[in-house]
Amino acid sequence: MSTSKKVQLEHIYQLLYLRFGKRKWWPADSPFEVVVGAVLTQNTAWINVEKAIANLKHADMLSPDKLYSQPVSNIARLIKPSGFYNQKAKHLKLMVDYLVKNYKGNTDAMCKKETKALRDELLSIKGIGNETADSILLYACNKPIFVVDSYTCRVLHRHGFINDYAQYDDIQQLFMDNLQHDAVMFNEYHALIVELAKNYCRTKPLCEQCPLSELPRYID
DNA sequence: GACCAGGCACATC
DNA sequence: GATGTGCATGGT
Repeated sequence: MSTSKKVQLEHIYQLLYLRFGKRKWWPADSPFEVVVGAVLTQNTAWINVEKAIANLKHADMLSPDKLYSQPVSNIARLIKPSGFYNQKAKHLKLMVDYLVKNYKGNTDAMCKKETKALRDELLSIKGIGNETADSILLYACNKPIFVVDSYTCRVLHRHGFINDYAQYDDIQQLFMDNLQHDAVMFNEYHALIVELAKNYCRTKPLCEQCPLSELPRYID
């Protein structure tokens, strides 16, 4: 059973890598920019996150110290294109407060913390949920943790790899239990699934041409 | 004009 | 513990 999952998950990765190649994620100039992007991208198209980040850069606000000293209202104004801006401005501020107070605003210092402990810390911040925390761990800190998102659920479910009741932790365990804990590979794998879903999981006709459709299926 | 986008917190049952 | 709802802009 576990061999089967391992083989299939490795097979999918090879297939997607051959089809789409390196995805060059996360598109950011610094770990802190990843942190900001991870909050802003919540239920939001990346194109709109880019606009919000561009606004922050243009205002010279894309640093922990600068954001720390700003009122929430100013941050909200700048990140408006990413949607949910009042909520996200508060959450971003809480994240920055945490970073400044615990690590002097230094993401490298934050990333030195042991993975599980850091994950728990991040999850205790209001506005940081599973996916956001794991995105920060993987894409800002290069820690080997698998990021699950709605695309991952959609793709796995549509192809019969998970059942209706699979939760975030179940899906994350599926990957973590059956693959090498390799940050570079986890980075690529998640990005490849997103690319696959964007290309093949939006409509039914597209879905039928999905590169995964020929794979054997199983349901837990 | 409806629907979705690289979620999360909170209320309610 | 599961499900529903608010948050909000911008592209298709």
